Amino acid sequence: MAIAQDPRQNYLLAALPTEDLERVRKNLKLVELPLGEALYESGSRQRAVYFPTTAIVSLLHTLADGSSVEIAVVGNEGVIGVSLFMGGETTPSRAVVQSAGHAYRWPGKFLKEEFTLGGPMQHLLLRYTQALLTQMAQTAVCNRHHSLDQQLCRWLLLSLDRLVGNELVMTQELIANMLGVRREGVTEAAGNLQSAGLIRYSRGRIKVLDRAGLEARTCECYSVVKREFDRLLPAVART
Amino acid sequence: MAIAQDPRQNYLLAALPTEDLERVRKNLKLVELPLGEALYESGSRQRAVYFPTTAIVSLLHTLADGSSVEIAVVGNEGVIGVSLFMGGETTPSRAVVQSAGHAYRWPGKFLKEEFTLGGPMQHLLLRYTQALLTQMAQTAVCNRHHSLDQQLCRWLLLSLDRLVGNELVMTQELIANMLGVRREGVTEAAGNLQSAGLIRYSRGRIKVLDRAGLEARTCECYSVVKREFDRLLPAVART
DNA sequence: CGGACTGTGTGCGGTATCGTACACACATTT
DNA sequence: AAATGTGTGTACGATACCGCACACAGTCCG
Repeated sequence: MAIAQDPRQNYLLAALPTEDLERVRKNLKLVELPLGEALYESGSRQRAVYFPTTAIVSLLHTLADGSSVEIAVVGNEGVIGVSLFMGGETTPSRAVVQSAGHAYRWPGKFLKEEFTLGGPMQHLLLRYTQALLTQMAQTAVCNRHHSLDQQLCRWLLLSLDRLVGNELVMTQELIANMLGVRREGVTEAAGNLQSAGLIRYSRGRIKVLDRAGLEARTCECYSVVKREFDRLLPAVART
Repeated sequence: MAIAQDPRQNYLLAALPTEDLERVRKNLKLVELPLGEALYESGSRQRAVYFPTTAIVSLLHTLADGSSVEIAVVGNEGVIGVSLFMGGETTPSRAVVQSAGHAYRWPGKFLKEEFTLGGPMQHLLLRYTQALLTQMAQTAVCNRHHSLDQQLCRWLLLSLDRLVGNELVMTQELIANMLGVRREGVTEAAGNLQSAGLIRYSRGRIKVLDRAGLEARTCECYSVVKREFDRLLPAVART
């Protein structure tokens, strides 16, 4: 399982000109992100950003009563910890590993140095942040207007885009937390998708059988977000 | 009604050191924003940013079927058009004037010049953008978990914070569009607030009678957003 | 003064999701 | 093989909101 790791597995890092990447990579450290680990908690001071390669991380907004919603998902197309370069240092969100894997950790000190140079890295980070804005906005709309079935499709597709393979390890309970709905609701929605032959489900493993079917069933929110990511972060050599 | 206008009525501009403001203000132009005007449409190229002084602008995300939701509201604490300095040039959102008033228009060319200097203006714009991120995230959570009554309270308070006086000109129909619910739903929620003696309603005018009462009735989302704005954009001389 | 329009109130059945409770299936440990 | 725990399926009434239809009341205008 020891796959060779390279910073270029992350699209943002891969999009850097070689000389910039060489300068940056000296301070990158490969770390393993186990399922459920919190990269930062609400309000806590962040000390580094993370560029995922194989891990997927959810940004969650939690309420006082404990209920929560995922507001965005970050994989190897992005970076976790935008508040470090935006200047706020903290956010009211949490970042939780949704799918175990690896990421490159970059201490805030180096990030800020590089950011103030105003070069390609600054440019990429800001464009990524705008893509994140879009994802969050679309999530807000989706929460309001679309059925649980559709939202589940969207969520599966967003996760799938950030994974290798077509299987995700994820209980219905966890999905319910992400979507901010009851676990039973997810059971029903997932049952619908399974009856339709789009996925197969078994104790915390979801295998996607018909990706096109999911795309047909989901709301426009998925494609809006995807299109905006492609527009803002284009044409890096996506291996 | 011709009140003297000064860029410093906008908090971001007011927070600039004098020399920076002097440089910037040369290219600012005071414009009037009538109710309902769109500062930019979804996907259209933005040519300038706007610093409101007395106007309030809603950022709306619209779906293919025409239904929409407000994802953030911008008044004299902020700026409209963050995608210009974030690098994307466009966004899938629309910006619509929710309450008529004035704003300072700053052409994108000058904005970008100033931004690349990396000085106080860059710093302020980025911190404001982070505050915007928080507002959007909290909106997403609120859409999911809170009752229409609570959301209406939140919305009234957010608007109130950006206005002088305690009266807002706004039909229930428009509020419904902002919140992404039916007009009748707003009628009912507003009726509840009126029975409770918190507001008085009449044909497009809402007078807030008991602000503390609204704060007691709203969800935590209002205070989370407000606190984050105060933290990120502190200590400018708020007249 | 009458008409048209806009904004608001109200009532109805329909439905998606909630909250709660509980049964069952699979997996891992003893 | 039994025991325990975790993940999933199912059923129930409750409820918040929807979609629709329509009545009515201010306001503007000829």
